[in-house]
Amino acid sequence: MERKRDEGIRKGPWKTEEDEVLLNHVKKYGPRDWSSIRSKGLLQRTGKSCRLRWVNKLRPNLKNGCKFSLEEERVVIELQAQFGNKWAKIATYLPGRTDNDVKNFWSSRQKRLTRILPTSSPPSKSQKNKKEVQPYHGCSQGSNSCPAFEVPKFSSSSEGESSSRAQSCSSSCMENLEMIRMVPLPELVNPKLLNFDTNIIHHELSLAEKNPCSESQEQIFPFSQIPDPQPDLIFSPESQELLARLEDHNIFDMFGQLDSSELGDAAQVLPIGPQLFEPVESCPSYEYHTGGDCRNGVEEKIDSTITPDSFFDDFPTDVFDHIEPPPSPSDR
DNA sequence: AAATCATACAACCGCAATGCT
DNA sequence: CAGCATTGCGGTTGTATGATT
Repeated sequence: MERKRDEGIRKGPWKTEEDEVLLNHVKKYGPRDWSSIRSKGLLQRTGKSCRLRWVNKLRPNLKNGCKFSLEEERVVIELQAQFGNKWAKIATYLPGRTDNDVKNFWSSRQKRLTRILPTSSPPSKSQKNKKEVQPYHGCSQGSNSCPAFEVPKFSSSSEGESSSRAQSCSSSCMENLEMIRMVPLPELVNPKLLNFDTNIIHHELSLAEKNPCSESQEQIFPFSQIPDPQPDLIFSPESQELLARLEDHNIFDMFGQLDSSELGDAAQVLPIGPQLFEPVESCPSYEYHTGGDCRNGVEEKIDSTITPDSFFDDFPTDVFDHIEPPPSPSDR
């Protein structure tokens, strides 16, 4: 009946009573000695489980239930490019976010991107091999320079009237890209903001009880130092990702048999890059949630989800003179 | 209205790093 | 210094919920 200790370990969702016990423990002893919680018979959870619960749910000032804001998404994308899958490290730059949050955000984002760009290799698996290798070329290494990526400059007036809208989009997109790249994030955010000294646990615990995410995002989030792009000009994170993929030679896998090396110079000559990416508001867009609901309760959802068809729609038609099209794009 | 699908989130597991005796 | 315990991290899985068909 009472087989505790070894086999009576409780798993699964936490009850509020358990949370209270755990909180009491932390109030008394600080966030440590997790295994003693079980050895004292307070909870039938492993120390590991207790620690995880504290870190991910009970710790003060967590933004539980808040979607990632645009700024946060931007930070994650940039830092992931810089650090790889070092979620804990990335999380230190995002007050109120845990490594688990960042990890979950990233993986769901990767799934979304995989659906948008089905031909690209599954990121989650490939990440393993790529670890610590720059996930995309360009800005990752030292955000101040982008030596590997020559930004094609366009005169937005004459490149082809068939996609004038895309043209205007692309130029502003490129500006935004540059803005994004100019921001040296790691220097702008203090990683120690998430350092929960046990001395302040008591204070924070009391604060946390009246500290839902909606109230505190602006206060906690230290990105006021980051030059904030105009909201209507900002790149969606997906755009950035897509653009990042363009910088990667793998992107050309999209074009079927065409080898990326074959494309070589053409990749710079042909204006395919920027035209794929458009400001959120003014261009046809793929599904995108701003996650801005924490800030202002507004969640954008642009209903036209990108499809391979629409994806190619904004290409200048002469692009396809050089490219053998995928088997049957229209089927998809 | 029901079934299916996609997404977000919570939690577990294994391994590595670190600290303690 | 070795061995053990604890803590931390990243990958993965399970589940609840919402959206779509």
